[in-house]
Amino acid sequence: MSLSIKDIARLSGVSTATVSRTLSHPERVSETTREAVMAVVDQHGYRVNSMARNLRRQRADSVLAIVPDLGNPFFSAIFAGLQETFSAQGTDLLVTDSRSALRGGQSLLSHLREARVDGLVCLDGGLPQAARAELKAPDIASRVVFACEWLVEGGFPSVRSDNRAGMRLAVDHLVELGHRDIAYLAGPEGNVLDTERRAGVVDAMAAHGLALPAVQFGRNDFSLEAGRAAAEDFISLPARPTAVICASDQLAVGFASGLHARGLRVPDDVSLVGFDDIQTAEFVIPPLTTIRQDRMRLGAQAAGLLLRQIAGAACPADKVITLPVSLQIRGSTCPPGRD
Amino acid sequence: MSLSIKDIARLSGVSTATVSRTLSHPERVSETTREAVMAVVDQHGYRVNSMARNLRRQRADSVLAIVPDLGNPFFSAIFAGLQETFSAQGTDLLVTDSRSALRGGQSLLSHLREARVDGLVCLDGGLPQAARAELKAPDIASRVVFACEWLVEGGFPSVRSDNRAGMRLAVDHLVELGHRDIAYLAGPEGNVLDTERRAGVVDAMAAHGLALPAVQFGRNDFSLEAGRAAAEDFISLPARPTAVICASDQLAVGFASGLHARGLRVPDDVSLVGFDDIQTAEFVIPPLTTIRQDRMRLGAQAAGLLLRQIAGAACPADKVITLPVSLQIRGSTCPPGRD
DNA sequence: CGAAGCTATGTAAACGATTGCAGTGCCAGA
DNA sequence: TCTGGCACTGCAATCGTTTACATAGCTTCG
Repeated sequence: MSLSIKDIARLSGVSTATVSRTLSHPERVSETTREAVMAVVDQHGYRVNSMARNLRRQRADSVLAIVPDLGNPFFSAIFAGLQETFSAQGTDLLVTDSRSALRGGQSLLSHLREARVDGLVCLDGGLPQAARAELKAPDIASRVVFACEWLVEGGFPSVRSDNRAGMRLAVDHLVELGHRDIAYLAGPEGNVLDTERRAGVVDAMAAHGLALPAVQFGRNDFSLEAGRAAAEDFISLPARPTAVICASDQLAVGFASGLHARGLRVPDDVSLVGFDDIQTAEFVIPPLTTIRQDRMRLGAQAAGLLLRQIAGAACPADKVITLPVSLQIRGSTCPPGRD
Repeated sequence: MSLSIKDIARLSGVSTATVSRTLSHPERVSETTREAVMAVVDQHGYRVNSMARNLRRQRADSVLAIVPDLGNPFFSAIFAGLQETFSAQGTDLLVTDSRSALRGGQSLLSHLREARVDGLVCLDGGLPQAARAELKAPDIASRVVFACEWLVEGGFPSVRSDNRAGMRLAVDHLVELGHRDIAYLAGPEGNVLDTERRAGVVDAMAAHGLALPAVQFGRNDFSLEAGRAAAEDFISLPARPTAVICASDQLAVGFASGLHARGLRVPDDVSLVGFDDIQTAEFVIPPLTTIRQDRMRLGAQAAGLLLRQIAGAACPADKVITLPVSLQIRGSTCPPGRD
């Protein structure tokens, strides 16, 4: 089949050790040997067999990213960030989602234990209890970082956006426009992002002497469908808030779609603020005012952190890198009571 | 560190061969031995080292997917389909994008040659010439399938949607509504999908005795931005078509956004048809009439095809699996001249 | 009873690299 | 001339499995 290091050694009249050194530590062989070996290597397009190398070196040069749902386009930007950093360091990126990873009672860690990957970047803060426990095994925990989401109970380094600060920006913006009656369209109950963002809204409102309306929306997931469904609830409200802050852009877009279907206009009847700044936010009608989080950068940072961990850099188990967010003012917000 | 098969062998008083057999071919060992070994295995949480196994077995149990741009959310559904099928077969999915894969003149095939992966599913029909040539090497070509896009010159099995039929549906729909003056908002020049879809539009129009307007739009990429930019061109057209068929949903959404910004209404002033049926299509305002392609299924089929290839099933190099598409009529199309 | 066949296990050779250690040749300095 | 040091290179063990082949014991049957 394809040539091995032995073939190259034979063809260039040296030992396999020398071939190996030529490829991995060129400075340790003489120039003439190096040139001779490289000539043979190039001529035959030889590439080291990474399985053999990795077995010997005891590492995999690849990491696994776990997301709640691979089909969710939200994660693609994060993947891009991860991939960029990893590939620059010669590390491969495997992906899976929690569902398939846990299918059939399979361990989340099979990849780690089987030495298929050197580390894990987890984008799912909602892992079942059993999976969490596994991750905390001492020889495992040091090779895991969380990104975007995280475990409430902590225990792992993580990279996340400044969710609270984001919501403060959102509230300040709406209050500045004159809104007083602001609702929060929630994400899935118990989700760390939802918890954090909700707290951010509540705090910021309180700072203005305001409170959230008692009624709850959402509580399903971050999806477009959930947003649309929430619009139904909203419409049947007796006293409708003049503005809604959504836990995600997808929710916001779905919500706007639901409102539109029932004849309510954004922003004239309801001002809307999203969170994430997904690509479409700028292109929906009206363009969505939202809190921008830099998902690529988030991925890149998480990748960097994990690589350092793997390389052995001692990293406090609860190190948190918080990335700044910013307010993108677009067309979905305006002063209240324009009608 | 972690236990090896030798430890398990020692602890359960058998040879490594027996342990290996217990794990890989349980039917080949006696029940008593099997139970004894499994007890030790379970007790210590032993897992076979996949690097060693793969080295010995000469396969990687993983495949690489290459997309033009990992950050493009369009591909997430395809990943989900790929992953689902692969993981059910115990195969891992690595992802990368053409940019990083080709960075620094690196070979597209390094993964294949280095025995890191068993196969390649390529979602990029626009690979540079050098990369294409590499893929065609005899020992490589049999481990590659294309999905979604493909190489114009052929040479690889591929899975794709029925792009022509889709466009026929779109044209028929518009013509039925009464449109005669229909434009095509093109994707990137030379892209196989664009070529195919455009041909589909032209053919279908011809079948109705119609022709595309001479002027060209788009010719940039499939993105939201390109769609918005195209709206500018459209607006300055002397005789504006009453309907536009877009090469992708992203183009359509961007186009609608651009039209809206200039005061043109969809569908009242212009009817719009997209292609793909991305998730947001249903939620933009107005909801986008579009041609639905089942991206998850596309991924799943591609995965299945590749697995069969790897397993050695002889597959004609130009086998094409074409998936049906369907018309989703929503709010962005209506009879012309409503104004 | 002996040969043949079968089952269950062990022995040891791969798989394709990396790397500690030892050896070789050469040069400089005493 | 001898010795120590240096720059290269080779030998061989090792990483953790799988599996062809050999062996041993037990049935079965003529």
